[in-house]
Amino acid sequence: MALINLSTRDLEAFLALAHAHHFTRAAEKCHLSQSAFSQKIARIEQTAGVALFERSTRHVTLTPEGEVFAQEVTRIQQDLQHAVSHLNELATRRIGKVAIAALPSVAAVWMPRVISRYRAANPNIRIELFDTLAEGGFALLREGRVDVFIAAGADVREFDVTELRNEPFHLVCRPSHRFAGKRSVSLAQLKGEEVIHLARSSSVRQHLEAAGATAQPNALEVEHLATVAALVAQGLGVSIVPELALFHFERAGLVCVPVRDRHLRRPIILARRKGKALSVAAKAMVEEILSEARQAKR
Amino acid sequence: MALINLSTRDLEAFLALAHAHHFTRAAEKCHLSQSAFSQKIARIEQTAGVALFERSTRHVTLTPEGEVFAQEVTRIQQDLQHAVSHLNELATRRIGKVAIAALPSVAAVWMPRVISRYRAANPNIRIELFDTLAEGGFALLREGRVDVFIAAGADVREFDVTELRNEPFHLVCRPSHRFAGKRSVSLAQLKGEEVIHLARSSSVRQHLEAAGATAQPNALEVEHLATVAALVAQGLGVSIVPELALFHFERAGLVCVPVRDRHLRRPIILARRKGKALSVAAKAMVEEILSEARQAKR
DNA sequence: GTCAATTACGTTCTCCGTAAGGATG
DNA sequence: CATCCTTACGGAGAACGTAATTGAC
Repeated sequence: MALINLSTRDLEAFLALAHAHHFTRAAEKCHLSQSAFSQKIARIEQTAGVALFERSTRHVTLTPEGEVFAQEVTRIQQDLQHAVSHLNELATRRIGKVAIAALPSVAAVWMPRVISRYRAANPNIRIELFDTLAEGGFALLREGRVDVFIAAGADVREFDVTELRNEPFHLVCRPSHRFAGKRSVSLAQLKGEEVIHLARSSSVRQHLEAAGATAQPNALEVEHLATVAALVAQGLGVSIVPELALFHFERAGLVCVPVRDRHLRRPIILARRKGKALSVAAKAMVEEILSEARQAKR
Repeated sequence: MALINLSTRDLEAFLALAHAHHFTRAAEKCHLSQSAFSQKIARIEQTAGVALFERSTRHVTLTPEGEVFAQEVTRIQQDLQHAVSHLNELATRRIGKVAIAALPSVAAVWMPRVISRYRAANPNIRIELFDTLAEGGFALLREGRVDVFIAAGADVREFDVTELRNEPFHLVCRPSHRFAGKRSVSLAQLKGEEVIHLARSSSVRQHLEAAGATAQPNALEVEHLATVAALVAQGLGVSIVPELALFHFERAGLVCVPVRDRHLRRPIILARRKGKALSVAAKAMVEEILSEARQAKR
C-alpha cells in the first residue's frame, strides 16, 4: 500500500467537490484554478486507490466508496478544525487555566493585585490560588497541581527558581515601646526583649535562627501571624517578621522598625518544575507576578 | 486566523517527536533528515501559533498546549488511518456488499454459478440476491436497495441498460406430442393447440402477446412456471416459454422445440440506476454476470 | 455550439538534504 | 568537547496557473 500523504487542503477539496458536485464551483470555493483542483482530486483518488467520484462532463457524483470516505472525512475534518481552534484559543488565552501556590503572606499582599490585573487581561482563564506553607506548596508543585509556587528560601535544587525579592525583616512593637521611635534596630539590641515567635516549621522562624536570632527557652510560640500581632498588641512582647507580613501588624496599630542585619533577609522565590514548560496562561501569570515583585522592590 | 495546512506527514512527525522526546530519533522514524524534521516541527508550530515543544538541547518535552494537541491529534491520526484503510479494503474487495435483483429464471439459471465464482474470488463480500418479478426488481433498483437488476425488456428509459442476451422461445410438450420430434415450430403451427399461459403480468406473457400469440379465451392461466410444467406434463396442453425457463420442463421430462419467429424474443437486460456509480464490489459482480451471459450466448 | 473536465506545459514555491552554526551539559 | 537542535543554502519535485484538448449535451 502506498504511503498516504493527505493534507488538510486535500480534505477540504474533496469535501468541497463532494458537496458541490461541480469541479469549477468547488475549485472557486478552495481558491484554486479549476485545473489545479482537478489534478488535486486525481491525486487524492490515486492515494485512495479507488475512484471517489463518478464524472461525466455534466454530472459529478460520489461513488459508493466516495460516499463512505466523505462521511469519515467530514468527521475527521471537524475534529482537526476543532483541535486547531482549541490550540488557538489556548495560545491567545481565550481559554485555559493557571494554578498558583503562594506563601500566605505573598497570597495576601501581592496576589490580590496580581490576580486582579490578570483577570482583567484574561477574563476567561480559570485561576486557582493555593495559600500554603512551604511544605504544601512544594508538594503541589511536585505533583504538577500548580504551575508555580511563590516560596521563601533559595536552596531548592529540585526546582527551577527565580528570585523575586530579598526582603528585610522588621521589628514590630507597640507604639509605646522604647523601640517605637527608632529608625532601625540591630539584633544585638534585642537582648533581653520578650520576642514572640512563630512555630519552628515556618520559614520566618527558620530564617531568624539562621541569622542567629535564637528563641529564648520560655518564649511564646504560635502558628499564625495574626496571633503574633494580637500578642504584641497586648504588650506581651515584640516580634521580628519579614516585610510581607507587616500588614498584619499595621492593621493592629503597631509600629514597625527595620532590622539592620546583613544576614537576616528572606528571599522570595518563584519555583517551577524543572524541564517542564509553562502554559501560555501560566507564562502570562508569571509576567504579572514578576511585575508585581519589581514594583514591591522600589 | 492563519490558513492551516497540515499533512498526515506533519501529524506523524509531531506525534513521533512527542513520543520520542528526541529530534534525531524521531526524524529517523519518519525517514527524514534531522534538519528537515526540525524545520517541519517549526512549521507546524508556526501554523499552530504556539510552541508545542519545550526544547533545551538536552531535553525535548511537550508544552502544556502541546500535550493537549497531542491527545487530539492521536485520535485524529487513528481515524484518518482507519478511514484510508477502510477505503483500501473496499477498493480491494476485502470487505463490501453487493445486492442484485434478478428475474426468477435468471436467479435460478445464471446466478448460482455467478455467485459461486464471485464468492470464490471475493469471500468476504456480502451478497444479497432478490429473485423478483419485473415490478419488484425495478422498485428495489429505484430505491437503491440493489446495485443492479437483471430484467427482461428493453423499453426502460429510467435506467441505464445493457443487453445481456436476446433469448428465443421454445415450445414445451410431452415426448408423445406430435411436435416432440420437430426441429422447430412456428407460431402459425400452433393454431388449435391448447396453450397454457402465464399470468398477464408476467414478462413472458407480454412478449408472447407482443409477437401476436394471443391466448385463446378458455386457455389455462397460472402464476408459476413450475405449475405450467406440471400441467403440460399432465397432458393438458403445451406452452411457450423463453430459454431461461426451460429447466423447469426438462426436469419434468418434457420436450423443448425452438420456436422460429423473428419477433418472439425476450431481451435479458442488466439495469442500473442512471448517473449512479457502481461500487467496486458491484462492478466485479457485473463482470461475472456479463461473463455468464456471454457463455450462455454460445 | 457551449459548457465543463482533463491534459500539456512552463513557472513558482514548498520541502528536503548537506553543511555550517550555536547552545547545553 | 561531544551532543544535538537550529540556521543557511542549493537543488529536486510538487503544486499551481494559463492555455489547449477532449467530451457531453
